[in-house]
Amino acid sequence: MNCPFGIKPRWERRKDARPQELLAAALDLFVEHGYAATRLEDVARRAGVSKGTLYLYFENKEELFKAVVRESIVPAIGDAEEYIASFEGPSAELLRWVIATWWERIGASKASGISKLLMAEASNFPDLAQFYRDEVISRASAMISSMLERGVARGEFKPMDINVATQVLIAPVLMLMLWKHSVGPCDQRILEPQAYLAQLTDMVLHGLLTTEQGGGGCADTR
Amino acid sequence: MNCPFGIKPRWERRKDARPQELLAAALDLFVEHGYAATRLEDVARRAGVSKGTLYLYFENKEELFKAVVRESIVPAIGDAEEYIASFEGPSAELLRWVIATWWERIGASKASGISKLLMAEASNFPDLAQFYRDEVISRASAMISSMLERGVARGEFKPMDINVATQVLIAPVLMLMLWKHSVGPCDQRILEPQAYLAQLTDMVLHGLLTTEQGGGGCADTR
Amino acid sequence: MNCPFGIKPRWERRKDARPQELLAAALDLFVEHGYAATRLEDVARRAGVSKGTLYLYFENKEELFKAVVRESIVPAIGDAEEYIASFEGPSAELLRWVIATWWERIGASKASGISKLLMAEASNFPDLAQFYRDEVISRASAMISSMLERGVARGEFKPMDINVATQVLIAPVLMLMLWKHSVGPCDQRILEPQAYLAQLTDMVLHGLLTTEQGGGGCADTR
Amino acid sequence: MNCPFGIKPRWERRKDARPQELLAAALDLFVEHGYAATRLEDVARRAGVSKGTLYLYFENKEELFKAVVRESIVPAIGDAEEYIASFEGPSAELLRWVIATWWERIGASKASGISKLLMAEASNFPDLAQFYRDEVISRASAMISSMLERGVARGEFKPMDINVATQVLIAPVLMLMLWKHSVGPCDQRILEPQAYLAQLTDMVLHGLLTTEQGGGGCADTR
DNA sequence: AATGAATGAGAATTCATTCAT
DNA sequence: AATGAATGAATTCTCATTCAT
Repeated sequence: MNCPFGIKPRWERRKDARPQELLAAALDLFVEHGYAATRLEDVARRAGVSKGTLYLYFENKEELFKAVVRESIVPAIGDAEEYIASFEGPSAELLRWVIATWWERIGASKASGISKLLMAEASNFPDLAQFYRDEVISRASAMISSMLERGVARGEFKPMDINVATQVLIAPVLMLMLWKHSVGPCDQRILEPQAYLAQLTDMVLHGLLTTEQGGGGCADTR
Repeated sequence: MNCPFGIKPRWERRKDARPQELLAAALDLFVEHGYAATRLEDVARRAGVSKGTLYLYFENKEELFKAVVRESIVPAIGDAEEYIASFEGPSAELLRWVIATWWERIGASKASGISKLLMAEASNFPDLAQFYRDEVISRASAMISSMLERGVARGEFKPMDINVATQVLIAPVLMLMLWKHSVGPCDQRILEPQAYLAQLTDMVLHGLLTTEQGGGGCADTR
Repeated sequence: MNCPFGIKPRWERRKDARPQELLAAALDLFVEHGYAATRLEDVARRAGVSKGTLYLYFENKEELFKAVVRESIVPAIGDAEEYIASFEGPSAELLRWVIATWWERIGASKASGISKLLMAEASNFPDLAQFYRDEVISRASAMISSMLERGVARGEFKPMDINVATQVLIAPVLMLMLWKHSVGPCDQRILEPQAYLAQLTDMVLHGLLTTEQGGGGCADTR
Repeated sequence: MNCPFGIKPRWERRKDARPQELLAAALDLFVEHGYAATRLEDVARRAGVSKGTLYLYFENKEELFKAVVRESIVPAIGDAEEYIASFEGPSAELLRWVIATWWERIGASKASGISKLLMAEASNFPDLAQFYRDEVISRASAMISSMLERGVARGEFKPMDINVATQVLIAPVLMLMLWKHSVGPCDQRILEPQAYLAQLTDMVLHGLLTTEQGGGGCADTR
């Protein structure tokens, strides 16, 4: 341990990695079993530490969960906000990017299980629901709205009720995440998320755009 | 009874009404909180009885839940099976009836919460999941399939892969139920189930029908 | 029911038999499962009545048990007391009768299970233990003692410490009852109660008698 | 620790001692009250810990009980097996040792209460009965049988039906344990276990031996 | 007399959280 | 920093007893 040659002893290597490992373990188990049914002991065990260690990094179960959300979902929103703020191209392209990237980072990953979990357990854990509304839903909505407003401001999108349009965009993505974690495991034959989202984007753009510059896919959904 | 001094008896004999009252209370709470988070004591209290009384009627939590499913969902499948077996009109009309009626009896009622609950907790309660697969999912699938086969046999529907088509029909209805109990409570603005289903039916029929006899916008669901 | 011809309607036939039926059912179940593990509901069911009816005849579980003891064991003691009081023959013969009859009426019957039960559960139910000591053990001991005293008084038995001799006589009978309900059910090969008791009586008599008038069996225990 | 103000810690770390303390407490209470009537909370309290702590060491009540049996009874069988296997002297001496040692280690200790308990409650807890048959009764029987077979093989004991002889040896020891925990507490005057067993051994040996080498009253049990 | 629905205290077990080491 | 032993509130289920009918 007092290694004079500056070689890091094995046990120290993990020092900073600990919280990450715990968050990863927690994400896995929360997604697999839900919030209430996930035992902190199992989280600790999966991360290879003891139950007590978990409490060194997270005040309690609720804070652990919040940390998981903050690590697995919130950054994607921040990145999207930045991308939108600095993007200079056509809004149609931006919208495509936002939706595709959202799916890649959240929908396709385990993080989407968090959304499903919250839908299932929100009523049992009002504090968690509140937190999720505050830090995820409203920020994500604001992000989408700002993107739409940009399109309208630049004359690329038709004038619209931004709030409603935001919901309309979010709904199918949410649904897809729900699907993936509820029916999906039983039956993968039906929905092809990527294709579904591409099609959705096209449909929306055909509706949103003032001219046909965003086009591409034929929006005959059937 | 007829006690002139208004003294309340410790309990009131309800006999035959009890099971129904208990099932109703259980349905409410299961839908509201999920399976694991529903306390039997609360179910009893909501039905106006004590913990012990519940056990007079249902062996344990699992059996109570099964009874709720058997009362709130299974009969609708049986009725649909009968309707299909005795129906003599065009298959397009039959399909409209099945979908519309399913929504009325299950989707629009609290019973739809049961489906959502199972999707959320199936992995934590394998026995319940098995039960639901056996008594609900397979029967409902068989019912839908038989309806499609009828249409094909009568030359009204195009030949098709019945299993896939069954899934395609079930999926949106399931999704709608999920939605209602997850996102719906937060935001009712977006999805109008009845309209959505009418549209879905029309779209499917345009795909299924060999000729255009199934009509277009005449979504007289009854 | 107001049968004018004096024919007893069927349901009334059992009127007086009820307590007996309940006691019989209780004896069976107490012996089979022990005191604590016997459910009053099962007793009632076995007697073909409802739980509530049981409480019409017996104040509570403890009183039911006492009644079982009073019906199945205590009378045998009374009868023996009477027999002893009125018996005029030789004390050796009396002793043989008492031991043989005790086995017939108690040891060989289910009632012996009550003794075993009490030995197992006495410490958990001090009131029951007290009751049993008062109404069974001391009376039976007194009965045996009086018989021995009679023999001594009539010069048939040697003078002795009556209390010790009483214990010495009771112990093997008790042991036999214990055996029957503990090891016996697993293995009937070894002990032949009747023969064992006959031998015991002979051995005791050879020790007790002032002369060899009581003899018979060779007391070589092997 | 070393707290100068004498404040007691909420609990004290005992680690390795805990299981033993819990087993000791459990043995006490099981013997005193029986299996069903022993409350785990009381076991914990007697060991000076809380309910939950018990579950750190034993999965449930049944496993706790099995552990008690495995600790308090099973090793004595193993030791006897070893002793028999390595013993080189006359079989009569071996038999004396086995019986005397059995009484010392099991019969005279609280462990004998476990046998009594099982006889009383076996029918209510079939799993426990099975376990006891498998891990205690059959092993002990085999041990006794092997000892008898050794005597026969070496020409020291007469040929015999080993199974019956095994039962004949076990029965009185069992009985003595039963006695100790049922009648014994009420009345210690009668049976003197050590003397009784010495006598038993002698009687058996007189029957078993081919010659008189096993001696008469020299009941030097060690 | 008879019923059986209803009660509620009590026992086993689980798990988030604390804290001495 | 890390551990893991210890805690105790909470939950499911049981059963002796009560009481309106």
